[in-house]
Amino acid sequence: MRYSRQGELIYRTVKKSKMHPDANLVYEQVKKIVPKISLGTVYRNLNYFTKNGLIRSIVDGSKTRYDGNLDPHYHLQCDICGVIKDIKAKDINLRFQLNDKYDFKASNIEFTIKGKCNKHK
Amino acid sequence: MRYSRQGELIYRTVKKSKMHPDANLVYEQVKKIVPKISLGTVYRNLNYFTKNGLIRSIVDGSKTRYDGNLDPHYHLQCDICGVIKDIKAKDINLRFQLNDKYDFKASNIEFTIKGKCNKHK
DNA sequence: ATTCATGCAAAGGGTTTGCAGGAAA
DNA sequence: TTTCCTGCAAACCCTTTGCATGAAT
Repeated sequence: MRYSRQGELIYRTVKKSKMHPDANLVYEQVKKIVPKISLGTVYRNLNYFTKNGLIRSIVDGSKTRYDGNLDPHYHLQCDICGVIKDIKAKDINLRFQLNDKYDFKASNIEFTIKGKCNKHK
Repeated sequence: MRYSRQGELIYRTVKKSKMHPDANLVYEQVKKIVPKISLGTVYRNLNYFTKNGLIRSIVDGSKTRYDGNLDPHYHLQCDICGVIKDIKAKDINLRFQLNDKYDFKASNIEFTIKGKCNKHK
């Protein structure tokens, strides 16, 4: 993909953020620097980066959120405030037997633990 | 919730189906019996059943699918055709340590393995 | 007779897309 | 100069909702 200032800013915003922003939040951030940027451009770039493995996407109800952290990790999501925290893959011990019994070739695991974060005890 | 023929048919359709139907598929099924049923009614009933734990809902990209199987299980989803298969919880060995390190009270785990089903080797 | 779920259609949220103009190569 | 990414707005898909009617109690 050809270079553009908008694309670079979108990419950097996701990479820097630790709050797993959705498209609109990225839009609001980049708009501070490029006021005329459009949501369409944000979506086009986020889709491109996701498809090419530069960032990850996370399903959050009816919308998509983005994660610049490519290290192996899973997510904790709070039912109350929706915040998403990373949990390191090495803190989870996953074992499963698939090949013979289920006849399915695994490529990607989506593992999210829902519950209450420390602000809602 | 008050009894209605539509509600009963919607519930039975989800319970009987093993293909994790979305709202529109349930709608098409029930329409064969009650041709004038509306999509709104299907959504209202599915939401009610889900909230009251009579069925489960599954996130599938931009839409919601429903699962009448309440036994503890997770899902395998094919990247190619989107089919969702159940995998029994006992075939997966999950261990994780959360409370001290992450300060998060888990209530629900969403675990889906994505990959290729046996039709797309 | 009262209550409340339905059918219908409009509206909603999030996302995608066609097009003309402007920036990158 | 050509390519293609952008801004804009319309369209899209899935889902929800307001309203009047009709079914359930």
